[in-house]
Amino acid sequence: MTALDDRSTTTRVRAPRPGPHLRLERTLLRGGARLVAGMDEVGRGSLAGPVSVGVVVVDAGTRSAPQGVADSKLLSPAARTALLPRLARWGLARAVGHASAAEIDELGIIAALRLAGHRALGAACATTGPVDVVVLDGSHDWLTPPAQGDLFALDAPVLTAPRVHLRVKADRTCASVAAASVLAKCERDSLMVELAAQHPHFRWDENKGYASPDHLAALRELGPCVLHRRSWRLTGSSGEAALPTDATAAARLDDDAAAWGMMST
DNA sequence: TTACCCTCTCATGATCGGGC
DNA sequence: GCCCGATCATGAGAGGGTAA
Repeated sequence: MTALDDRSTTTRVRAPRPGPHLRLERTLLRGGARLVAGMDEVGRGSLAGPVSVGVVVVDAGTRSAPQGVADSKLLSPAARTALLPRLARWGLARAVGHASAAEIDELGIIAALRLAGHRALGAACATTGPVDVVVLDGSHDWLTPPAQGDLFALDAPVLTAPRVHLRVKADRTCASVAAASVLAKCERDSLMVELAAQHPHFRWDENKGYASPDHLAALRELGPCVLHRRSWRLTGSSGEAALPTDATAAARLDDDAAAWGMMST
């Protein structure tokens, strides 16, 4: 078999993955910023549960990130959990903010991300004072409110808007963003496991609210519950008919939403 | 089209245990 | 001690979602 030959002739060496570092953060600090925050989102593509945003604040005195810190997608659940105690001592402050499925339906996913981001930033800045620059993953600034935005009539703690620095793949190159992604991922996964106890048929303890085959099958059979993002095409088909309107579930909406803690540090 | 989120599947390398 | 197969962990890519 050729595969055997391949194994003997090609010593497959994985390219060393350059880990995240503080170069960008230190460049921004040298440019006059006193505090820099790395921010990352998780749960955007989920069908149920909140969208969550993690933030980690660093300054010129912050040492390199704990060994093993990387984009949360590149770490196993066990590796992410193992990092938490060290991340809890790294940086000046850290927090995770959430926006509920009901808020995603009401505001849209980008505004909900903004809400969660400002909740996280508000919690972190309660310790450090206002940050000067936020490093965001990607090429789209979802944190800065639109000019006419009225979003913050909601309960997000409003701060002086920090300058936003965009960086594609920041969660793989910037230590503060990578750390924020790990914190947010762990926090949201833990939250979904707790919520799975209330709605066990959707198996959120395993799929975390994402479109796994089990989750989709339960959705088709039972319809969405109050923690699903009802404004989305939850079954993947075009038919809204696939989603029965459940008056009983709607009546539970307020209770469930009220039961949520939307911010943690 | 491109950016992000994720799960799932597949290919590959590392490790472990049984048989010789 | 060596070989081989089974199992596990990991990374890449495909494909589901939304927004600009």
